[in-house]
Amino acid sequence: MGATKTAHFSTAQNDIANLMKALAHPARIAIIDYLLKVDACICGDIVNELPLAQPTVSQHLKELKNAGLIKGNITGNAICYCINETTFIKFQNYLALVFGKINTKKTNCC
Amino acid sequence: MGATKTAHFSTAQNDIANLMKALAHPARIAIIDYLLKVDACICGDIVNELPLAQPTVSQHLKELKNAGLIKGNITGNAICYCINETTFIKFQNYLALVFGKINTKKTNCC
DNA sequence: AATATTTATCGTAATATTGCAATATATAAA
DNA sequence: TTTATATATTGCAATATTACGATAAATATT
Repeated sequence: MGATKTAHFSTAQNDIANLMKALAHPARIAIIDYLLKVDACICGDIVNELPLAQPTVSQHLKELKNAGLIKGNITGNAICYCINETTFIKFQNYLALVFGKINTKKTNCC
Repeated sequence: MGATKTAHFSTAQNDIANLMKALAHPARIAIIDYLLKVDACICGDIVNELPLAQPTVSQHLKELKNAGLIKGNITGNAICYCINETTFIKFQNYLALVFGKINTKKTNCC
């Protein structure tokens, strides 16, 4: 065993869990933070910003890209990464549901 | 290797990554969904709701509890779990920052 | 007290993630 | 064309996660 029983949960539950998983590492949070801070495409200095080797950063970028959280464009011999707003908005919509329910919750037993 | 280089990132980055990690599994998303749906403490039927064995569910509940996302109270020979709103609000505050930046972003190069 | 019920913990196997050195790939610059 | 620069991929070792059977712990019921 050890593999997540993905098939037994709903598509929505798996989708959200996958987005959470993509962000479940401080390096990937740091990448998102940085991309938001510079508010523009950056081209390669992510490696310099992070305390990790280039292949490791490349791998984290790939995971964020696979999850649809960032986009990458080839510009010459560099690659330009930036935030993929569409996915973040989809994420925000789910979270709005969750937080909406939390804010209107009446019972508070524990 | 294989261990996350936690020490090289900020406390905020690690905190958020840990919350994401706690929710990075469909079973744990399903538990949160269920606790929100019933909008009350429930006492043991989470196991019946999930397609997983009791020890596995217990383990997922423990992770959510360790992350501070749920609370558990002993009531007789059962344990009453419910949402811990405080942590969700803290989580919401970080996400509000992120989504705020995304919504006010001007550049859109990719 | 003996038994049932509920949840947690232990032990362990299967799988996934993290990290990096070495190397590949691909464009830019000389 | 050769060399430099930037990013991706491969391969592998270390560690973490997931899942569950077996069992423990603790209260409820009889």
